[in-house]
Amino acid sequence: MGALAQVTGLTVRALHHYDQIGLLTPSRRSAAGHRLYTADDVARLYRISLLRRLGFPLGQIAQVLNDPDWELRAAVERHRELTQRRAEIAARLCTRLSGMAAKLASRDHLSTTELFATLEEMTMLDPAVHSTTALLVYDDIAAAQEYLVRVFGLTPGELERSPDGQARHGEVRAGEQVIWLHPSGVGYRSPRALDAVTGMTVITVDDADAHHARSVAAGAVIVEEPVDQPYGVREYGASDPEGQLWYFHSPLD
Amino acid sequence: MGALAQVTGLTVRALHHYDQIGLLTPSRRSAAGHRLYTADDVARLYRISLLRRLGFPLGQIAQVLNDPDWELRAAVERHRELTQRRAEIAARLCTRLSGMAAKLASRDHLSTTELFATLEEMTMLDPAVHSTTALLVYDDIAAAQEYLVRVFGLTPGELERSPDGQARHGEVRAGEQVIWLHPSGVGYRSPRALDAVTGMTVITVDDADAHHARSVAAGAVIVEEPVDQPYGVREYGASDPEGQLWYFHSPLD
DNA sequence: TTGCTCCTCACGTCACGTGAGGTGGC
DNA sequence: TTGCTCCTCACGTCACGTGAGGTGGC
Repeated sequence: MGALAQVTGLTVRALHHYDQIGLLTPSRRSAAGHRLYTADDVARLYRISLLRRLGFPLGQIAQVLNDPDWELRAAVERHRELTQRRAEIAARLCTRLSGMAAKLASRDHLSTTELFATLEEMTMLDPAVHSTTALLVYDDIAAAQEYLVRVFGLTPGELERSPDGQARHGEVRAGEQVIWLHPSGVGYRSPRALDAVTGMTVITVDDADAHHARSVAAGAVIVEEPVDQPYGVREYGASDPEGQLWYFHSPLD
Repeated sequence: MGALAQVTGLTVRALHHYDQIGLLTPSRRSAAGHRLYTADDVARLYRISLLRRLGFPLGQIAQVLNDPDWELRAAVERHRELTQRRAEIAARLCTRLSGMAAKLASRDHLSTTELFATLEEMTMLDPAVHSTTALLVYDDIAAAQEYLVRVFGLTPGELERSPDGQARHGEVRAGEQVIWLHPSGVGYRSPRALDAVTGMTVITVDDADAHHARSVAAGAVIVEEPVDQPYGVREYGASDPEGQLWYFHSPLD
């Protein structure tokens, strides 16, 4: 039924395909042969399209739906690893292509041979830098992680404790960027102890005002209210409990 | 010929395919029908596999090879945009899946309904975060930029000066990551003034030892010699003229 | 009766992987 | 003569998109 397709954002053809491979067979057919989906069918389709939006292949979706308890965690983990590898490859390719585009654009009148020589050079020359990780110093890593996730909506990563129960390494993610939370030590201190920071983190979000409202509701300490900046973004700044500074902005227009 | 395939890292079947679609037809055939590639053919194949490694589709490769002057720059630019979109999507998916994996792992004994409710909640909640920028505080931005590019091999970005000639905003790039260089002010200071940092930057490189050698040759101040870390990387640390800390590491094995 | 939606084939996509079955050169 | 490589079909992959040609319900 087209109505069902519209609601879930799928096409009629996709439903036919799911029927064909036995992933979702409608429970009944009308006299004219039209597919009729029951409430249970719809619920199943809902889960299918949920997993589909996460990029799972249909085969795995079938397995997961047949035995969710058993399969779902493993499938998510497996799929995460695959996606991560793909993301890394794409990011690497992207870096390379940016470099090439810049180089090709900057030099006019290259002969064909020179064009390819440039490409070759940059392909061979591995772009040395693969990824970066930011590292912020905190006295209490576990509390910092909890705060960043709850108040700023960042994604939690791992939290590693030493045998005595002390958190010694934490991670949060902001989009693709990994941020490590590092315990303070000699030469690297929590901003609270220094009463100043030596760096900040700027994060691009969908809607700075909406994010600001969310942060305020969660108890964030705002150091700069949302304002249109001359460099084309709407931006606000917040300080976390140990004084690290965070700026969130979204493009104007 | 299998020999040619081996040299370029392609399979015999791939060569057959290129022949079939007319991308690379060997100039001659032996009496027995075996494909014989001339030096020109090999040169063409070389360019094909170069572009292939960059992720170009075969159709575009054919166009580019037929008219490199005209097509190459445009194709690289087009392809870069596509790759960037793909990388962003993959990265976003990756963030989402990491969050889910963490959440599913942390809670034992969820019913099937709860499992899916968790997934749904995290899918609906748009991860809002698109990209992040690190921001490091310096007294002398122009000098910092020059140093980071020369000594650590980072890619220079813009350097913006105010009307009186003072640098007020600088950028360097490490792979896809943009790092802003920000002048010191109230509440954010150069590490030199505080004698400590509140954050560091960790960069993954191909070969930490090679990068270390390069940095030393360029006059870097090493704060930690290359060493194998228990978390699976070989790593060294350096301090720049104003005391910001940089760590470079490469995966072990 | 006229649109509209539904139906069932069935080919196309992209870059090869993977046999099946057979032949010529070292 | 025995392996080894090469050859030519030709199906499969993944998740549908896209007509072709036809039918039942509002």
